Amino acid sequence: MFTFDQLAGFIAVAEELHFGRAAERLNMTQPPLSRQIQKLEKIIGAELLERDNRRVELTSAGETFLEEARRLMALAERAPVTARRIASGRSGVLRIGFTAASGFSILGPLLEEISGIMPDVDIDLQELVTREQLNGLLTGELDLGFARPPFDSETFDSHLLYRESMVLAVPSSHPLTLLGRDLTAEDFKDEPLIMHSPTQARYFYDLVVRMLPIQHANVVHTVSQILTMVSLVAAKRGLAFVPHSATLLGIKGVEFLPLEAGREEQVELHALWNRRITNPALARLLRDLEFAME
Amino acid sequence: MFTFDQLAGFIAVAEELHFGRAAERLNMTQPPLSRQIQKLEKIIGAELLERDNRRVELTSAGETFLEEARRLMALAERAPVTARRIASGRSGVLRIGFTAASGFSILGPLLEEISGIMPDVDIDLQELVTREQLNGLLTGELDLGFARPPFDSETFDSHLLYRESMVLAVPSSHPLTLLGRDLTAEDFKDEPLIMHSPTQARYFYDLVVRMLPIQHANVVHTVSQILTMVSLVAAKRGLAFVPHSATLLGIKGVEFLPLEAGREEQVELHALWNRRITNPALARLLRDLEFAME
DNA sequence: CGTCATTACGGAATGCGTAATGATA
DNA sequence: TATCATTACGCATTCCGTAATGACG
Repeated sequence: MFTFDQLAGFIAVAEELHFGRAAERLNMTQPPLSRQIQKLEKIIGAELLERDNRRVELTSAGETFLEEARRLMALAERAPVTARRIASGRSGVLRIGFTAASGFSILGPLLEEISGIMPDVDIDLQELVTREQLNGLLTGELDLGFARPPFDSETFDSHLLYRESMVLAVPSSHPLTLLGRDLTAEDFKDEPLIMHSPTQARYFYDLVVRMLPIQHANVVHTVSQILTMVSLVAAKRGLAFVPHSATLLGIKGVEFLPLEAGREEQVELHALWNRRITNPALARLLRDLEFAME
Repeated sequence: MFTFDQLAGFIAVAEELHFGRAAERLNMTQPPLSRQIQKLEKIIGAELLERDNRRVELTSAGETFLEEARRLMALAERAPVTARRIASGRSGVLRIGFTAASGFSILGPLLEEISGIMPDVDIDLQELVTREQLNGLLTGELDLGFARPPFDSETFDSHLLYRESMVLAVPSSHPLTLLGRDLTAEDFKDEPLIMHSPTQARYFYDLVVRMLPIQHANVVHTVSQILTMVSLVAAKRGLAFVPHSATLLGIKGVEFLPLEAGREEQVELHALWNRRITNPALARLLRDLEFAME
């Protein structure tokens, strides 16, 4: 195989059509340049330059090889630049997972901020429940997640984005909407309830159970996504405990009422990522957003 | 500047993710390979591989540099070949891609014409679906393609070779062959269908869907090549919509029946090429064949 | 005889392979 | 202790620069 020096030498001679000037341009003397070209021609297996001792000319093979050589050199010069850009986090891909609920609150502004900070980074978005996000972060399919506790703080690092209170989602026409005060467990002890799945949405489940005495006999559905819950409430299948940001989902026929117990027990949304950061774009983002990294 | 040896070394390690096996593949020992990579990384100015003493992994910079490295190697290997061909008097190579269907209609006469015009040019033929052809034309692996729309007219220039109607391929013994008139959708509404792949053969798929009301429940196979379709028809797996030139495939046990809707919706075959013409043989061919070039 | 490419020759640098080292599970 | 990447060292090769040669107007 030929070398890049040989290519550069050939390009210089092809452009100057003069070994002396070409050598000067390359900061070397004629003899090695001459040998480079000979060697290159031998490797190629064809004459690239026709030279009697008075003048130098390109052969037709040389003309087309010149184009290829230029393309090779251009590619070879560009490749390290892009590699460096990616290593420094200035370009590349960032794969971000988010929960449906977070999509309606924090995601928009945050994406805007990200694309302001790192305009050359492509962002790949996926809607995933917390557990899928943790999985993706573990396997490296995801760089960053917007999810809720619990998660293993040994493998994941995180940054608290916000806390919000839990509210009660009820159908618009429901009598409870007329109460005009914070609700207590007493107020809906006989109402059908749509609960979180204790396995798929453990965070919400545990929190609600801790917050209020739940009549499990009243539970008519067990689901894992906030959006599904609110849709079921709109369909008058029951009441549901949802984070305040669910009000942003914009589903008709549902109202959200404050809970007395919800003032203290708040749910958290975290940005989280694998401590083993492999994507420089992520490292840069965390630094620029000033998310804690200990 | 880095060397091709370093690139080859990096590619081998990136593919094996193991210095020992990579070195074996390159017929060398580990230590120089290790040094090559270190040196390459130093030249690039970025880490390409992350390695603790137990495993080797690509960094994100390494991943994209791997692609560039492969492209460089491919280009470097091809360049001398074309130069040699030109030098040996055969004034060049034309690499032509064609679809299986076009192979049985236009390809033969066209090749004859080409070799009449430019007997000194070697012709390199490859059967490829349209998408692969576009790809090849982009990377420069192909000079000319015979393919069907759609393609980006900013990067590609083209010349319409012919239009033809769509016909229905049916097994020879099929009752529909006795009808003796143009068929309508009604005639085969309960027949099993072999359809084009909506991704691999989008042009045909879209056209058929536009042309006829398709019962998607009747679709028993989804394939990307006309030849495969006709073979499946011969095997009595169903009926298929194919361009008229498929009659030239000469497959036994298949008949081709006219479609009423096919008289209007016609499929096109184009000769197309990258506007950035680098192969002089292609330029000459296009001029001599009087294909429009604006 | 002046110009310019090529060959001759000596020294420096590069890069391989073998052997030794270091780190990790 | 076994595995696997890295460093240490000696030797062959490569490639530069200077000097000499050759070819052509």
